[in-house]
Amino acid sequence: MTSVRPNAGTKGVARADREAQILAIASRAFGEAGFAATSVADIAEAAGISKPLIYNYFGSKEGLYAVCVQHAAEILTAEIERTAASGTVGLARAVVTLDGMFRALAPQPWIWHLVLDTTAPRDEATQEVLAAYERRIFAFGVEGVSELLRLAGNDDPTDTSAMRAVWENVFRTLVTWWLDHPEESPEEMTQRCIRLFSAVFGEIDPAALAAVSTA
Amino acid sequence: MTSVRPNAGTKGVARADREAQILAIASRAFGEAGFAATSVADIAEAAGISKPLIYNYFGSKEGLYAVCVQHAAEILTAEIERTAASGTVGLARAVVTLDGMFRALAPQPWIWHLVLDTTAPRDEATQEVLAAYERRIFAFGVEGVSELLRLAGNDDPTDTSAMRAVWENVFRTLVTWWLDHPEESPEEMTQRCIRLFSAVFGEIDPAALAAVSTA
DNA sequence: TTGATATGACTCCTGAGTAAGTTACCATAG
DNA sequence: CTATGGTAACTTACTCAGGAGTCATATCAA
Repeated sequence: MTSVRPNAGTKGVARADREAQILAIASRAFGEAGFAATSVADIAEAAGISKPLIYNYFGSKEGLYAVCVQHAAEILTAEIERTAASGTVGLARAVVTLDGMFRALAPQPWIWHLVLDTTAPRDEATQEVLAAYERRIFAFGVEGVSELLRLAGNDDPTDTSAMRAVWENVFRTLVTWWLDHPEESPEEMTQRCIRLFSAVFGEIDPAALAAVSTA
Repeated sequence: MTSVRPNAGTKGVARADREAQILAIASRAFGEAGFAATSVADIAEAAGISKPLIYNYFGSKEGLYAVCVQHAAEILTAEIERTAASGTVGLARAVVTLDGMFRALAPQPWIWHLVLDTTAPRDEATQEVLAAYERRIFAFGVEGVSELLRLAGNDDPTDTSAMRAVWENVFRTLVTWWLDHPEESPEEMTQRCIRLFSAVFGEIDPAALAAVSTA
């Protein structure tokens, strides 16, 4: 007799491969449109599979999202660790870190918004992963901000907290601005950041910028 | 016979009053939970009325939201115009503007997120209202940023664009940080901003800060 | 009686999640 | 070399909940 369900059955794709494929497609969809605006059916269609397979492998929409966020945080954290190993300090470290982010994000810019999106549901584990990522990426910021205020004779801890929030958002803004200008290469954007920081804080020691990529 | 629909009929509330009430309640709900997470039924219940009345008066959920956003933008823009009239310039103008925002937001902090939320649908008219608000609130930022870069010998227009994005987010971050610390009065927060700006840009002329509220 | 204010009880759609079954592959028994 | 059965990969066709929006009707004041 003829096939009643012609598309059923294995397509010869191993679970690990399929999971990786779904993860990549879902990350892009979630990152570009946001959690709420992305349906599981959309992702399934983009991957060329059916919805239940996603539920089989990831349990729920939220579970899939959590894996995407954790994966993105791992990529970005690994990049941070790499740049931190260069031992740069002070303002130059901010530049080196930004440079690393630009280069890590270039092939998959959408993961940036995954880590940033605040409207998405967050289970406890995801929350902790993200908190660790933020601690790591802004570790140097904490010291830099404290020192800046101390130099100005200010050691109020609440002032430091507010200033740190400002600094973190400057960092985020520079990355987001860059993502909004896709014609700009990571190298160009890094040079731009150097010019902007210099305009506010004065010249940066060129020797300290040795770890930065050049065009 | 007994009443089939005991709650129907007028409650003696004129349309204009009811609209104002719905607007206030919806603004708070949308601002605190976001557009997507707020249902029309929620708003109706909070207002003590039924859903169809909201549809009668505002046409749709999106229509209601648009009115909320426009109302919020009007309040904030009016505050900007008021502070702008003081004629302050430079960094002191930033402080004066922030001070005005803190005071305008104190009685209804939630409207801040209404203006900020990017996940909500925006018809053309709303878009234009918001754009006008942003132009107005950041007008002084454009000049300040250009001047800062020019002083550093930089007149690249793209650098100026990026720097303006950074500045606008510094402004937003300071307001948002304050909203996250509700125990802090507007006056205290303004003084904090003065300290933070001073630490980065040097002392601000006290005479220029005459328009600022004091504790 | 008319029109403004108001509501209960719907319809309809979207999107998460599931039940139950289908196909392909592979190991092992005969 | 073929049967048999177990398991992994995969799908169709649902259920179900929640929320936007509507219809017909009810009350009240002038």
